[in-house]
Order: sequence, then C-alpha cells, then structure tokens
Amino acid sequence: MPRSFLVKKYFRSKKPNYSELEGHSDLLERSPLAELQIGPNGGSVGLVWNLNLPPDLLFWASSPSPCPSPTGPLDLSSIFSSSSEGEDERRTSEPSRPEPAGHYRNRSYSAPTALSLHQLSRPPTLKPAFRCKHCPKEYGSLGALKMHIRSHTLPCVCPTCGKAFSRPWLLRGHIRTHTGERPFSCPHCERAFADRSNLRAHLQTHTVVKRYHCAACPRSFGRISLLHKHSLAGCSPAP
DNA sequence: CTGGGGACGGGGCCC
DNA sequence: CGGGCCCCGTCCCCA
Repeated sequence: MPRSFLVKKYFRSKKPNYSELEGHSDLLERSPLAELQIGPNGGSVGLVWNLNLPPDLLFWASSPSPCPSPTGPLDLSSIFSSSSEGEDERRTSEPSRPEPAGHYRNRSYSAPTALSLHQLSRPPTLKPAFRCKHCPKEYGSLGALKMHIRSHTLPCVCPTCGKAFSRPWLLRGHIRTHTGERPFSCPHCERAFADRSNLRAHLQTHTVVKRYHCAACPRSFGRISLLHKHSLAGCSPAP
C-alpha cells in the first residue's frame, strides 16, 4: 500500500534512504519527467524539464513552477515568509476531531480499502476528460490533473539535500527537518512538532478515550494506524 | 507487540 | 484558474 490512495506504488515501492543521497546525484532518478541540474560543487542548482517528454505531457508539465527559484541564491526566508504558519491557527485553534477510519467527507466505508477504491473510482455519470499519462488516474478538471502531475514531476527541490517534492509546502515541511523548526506546539504539554499531522497524532495521546475499536476483540486504540497494525498482527475475527 | 514520534503524500477546499 | 493550506492517512523507526 503506497503512502496515499494507492498512487505512488507505480513509481516507488520503498521509502528512500536519505543517507544514501549524500555525495550522490542519484536523486535524478526519482522522476522520469524532470532532471536536476547539478552544480559544479555537486549541489543541485536547478530543475530542468526533460524535453523528451511526450508532447501532451510536456504541455501539462511546462507551466512555470511556483517553487522557490533554484537558479539564484536561495532565500529561505522567502520560503517561509508567505503566511505559512501564522495563519494556521485560523482553522485549527482547537484540535481537530478525526473522523473514524471508515468515514470520509460524510461518506461511510466498511474498510479503508473500500474507501480507497471509492476515491479512485469516478461517479458513473461523470466522465473525466483529463487523464494522467504516467498512471491510470483520471480527473475531471485540468487543474486537478496538473496538481496530480506535480507528484510525478516533483518540481520543488530541497537546497540542502536535493530531495524533490511535488508542492512547495511539502518542501517547507521537509526543510524543517534540517532547521529543527517546530512551529506546532502541543497545548497540553511542552512538546512541539514540525508537522501538523504529527501534532494531531500526538494530541490523541492526551485523549483518554481510544476511539478506534477492534471489531474482533475488545481492544481499542488511539490511532487508526495502530488499529490497522493490530489487525494485521493477527487479530482474527470473532467466531 | 504496542505506543509514539518523524517524515511524507494526495485530494479537496478556500481564497 | 491556480496557489496555499488542511485533513486524513501511510510508512518507518525506536523505546
């Protein structure tokens, strides 16, 4: 199962070992659509589009990247300046209430697999006009397809380690792993996190009630992933 | 095996 | 229409 919604399986089956990136430019192989330009010191200095792209895909991929320009001295402050974290309080002044695993956008699903299948499928009455050339996914709008193609082209490159990301905010989050910045603080303890999702998961450790219940045994878990792990570990259904 | 943290990804929504 | 962000989620690692 890939990271999300069964998409990345077509391109990567294993999480990269970042330590292997040191001193190498193997990162180029991450994307068949774009190439890093390696500077004289071995560092990545730019992203260039592979002009051998099929014309139709080249059309989609040729839009200007909104990511920080890698061609000049990279100003990290410009990366973080654009109201990135401060406004986050706007929608998360309170810890969010995660829905049970079988629910998503007001729909119910018997299992995460069914949920994923639904998300991959399209309504029978709608016929998406935009199809990704590198995977079976289809989209009903050009914008959605262009957003998806970014996950193939990975135009946002970390200036420190060269790792590439599909979106600027993913790169921002990654850069925090280098800087040690942890802008998301737990209101209940002293801990802080670089990633909001990790804060959300942490907040569940402060929750007395474990909301994810095993259907086959009386056990409950604070995180859906732990329930999945428990099920995969061999909790067989009740007779 | 379990619990928790770190890192990361995609779709959808909002502006 | 596009960028930014949130939500939800996975995977990995470690204690």
